[in-house]
Amino acid sequence: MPRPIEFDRTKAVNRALSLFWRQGYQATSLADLLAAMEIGRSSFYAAFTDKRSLFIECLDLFSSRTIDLLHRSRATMPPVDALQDFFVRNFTGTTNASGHWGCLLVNTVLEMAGVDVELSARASRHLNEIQRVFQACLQDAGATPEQAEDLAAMLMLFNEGVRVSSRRRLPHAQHLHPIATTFRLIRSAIA
Amino acid sequence: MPRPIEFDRTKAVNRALSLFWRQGYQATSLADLLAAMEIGRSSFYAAFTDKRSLFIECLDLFSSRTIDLLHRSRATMPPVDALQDFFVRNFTGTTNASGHWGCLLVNTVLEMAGVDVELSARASRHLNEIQRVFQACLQDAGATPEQAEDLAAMLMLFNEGVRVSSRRRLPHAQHLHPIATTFRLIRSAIA
DNA sequence: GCCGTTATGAACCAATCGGTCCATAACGGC
DNA sequence: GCCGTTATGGACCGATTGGTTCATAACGGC
Repeated sequence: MPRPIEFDRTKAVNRALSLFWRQGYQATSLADLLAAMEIGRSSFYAAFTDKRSLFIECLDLFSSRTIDLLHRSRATMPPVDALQDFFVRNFTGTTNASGHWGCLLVNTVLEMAGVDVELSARASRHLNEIQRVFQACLQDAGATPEQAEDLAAMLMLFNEGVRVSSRRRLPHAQHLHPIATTFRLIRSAIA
Repeated sequence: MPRPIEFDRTKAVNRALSLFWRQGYQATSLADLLAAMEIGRSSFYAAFTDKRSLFIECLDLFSSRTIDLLHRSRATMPPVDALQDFFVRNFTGTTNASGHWGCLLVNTVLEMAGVDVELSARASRHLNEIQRVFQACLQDAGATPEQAEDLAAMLMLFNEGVRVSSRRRLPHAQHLHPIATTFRLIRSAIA
């Protein structure tokens, strides 16, 4: 009965990404993955080598998507608005269940920090790339390079906090209000 | 050969806490625990019921210790200094290896959010307790109750960020500078 | 010095983990 | 319509997982 159809690779990767995002790397078993991706073991190992390799692919995919999202926002609204939108979007999209999943990169940094240093470091590097986009936005908004670097670092710290907080199932206001406060401060700092 | 000596329970719990703190719940196997606690399987299950039960005990212990720490600082220095000290201490203690382990509560919220909701929620509740201490400190410092509540929420968001960031093995300055910036803002807000 | 209590080490357990292997069947080239 | 290629499902693998069972030996009460 082998070989009914060739499976859709990108669809499968997206399903895997969802699982890893929700449950983390360790808690996602091969059985979970195969069920969600709707493929068999052989196809899995033929196409993705490894559970770990697939995870890395998901990590990189997630990162590039996040950065694309930031770039697109930045092209359609004032730079600081784009940044604030990036923070708020996680909570306003009620239909988007991923609001409660935080950020795959932040999740991975924490989960793998004492377990698989390479994976943790890779996620950390992706966060650095995102921080550089923050910095570029702030410079667009008129901040000096040093100011932009400072504020971007602070914003990344805040970002990490928001992504943790978004997994705590607290009332939305408890997230949104501090975000508003923070961006009020940032706007006044670069004015 | 059984029964050489009765083991030191609190010492064993501390060893377990260290392991869970560094590696997380799932990555810490029973074998790891037994080796670190220097006890046998039977003693383990007789004294702690479960891996999960022991973890809960560690979670609660960590929380109460953290709160104690905050209370003691609060008794020996001005309230906002005590808060800032709480954030900085993680990075200045170079001898204390735990600086790179973040916060067990934050780690657990993230690791277990999509895996064991009870554990994640328990850690989250402990974070709420800590946030209330933040709030009390800020009120001590002269903030109005509403101001204190706002700033405490923002500070908890920042706290979560710092604990994530501390697991990324970045140069210390990259952590400390945003903390200093944030507390400058807080001080000016309640002045 | 005997004895019931109790904490221990070691053997054992089923279940699950990630990963490999192989016979099989659908496909494209001819 | 035959055939080599290739992707598939399912059986199989050793290792490790968290947890149980039980014989054994040290201890305190007497």
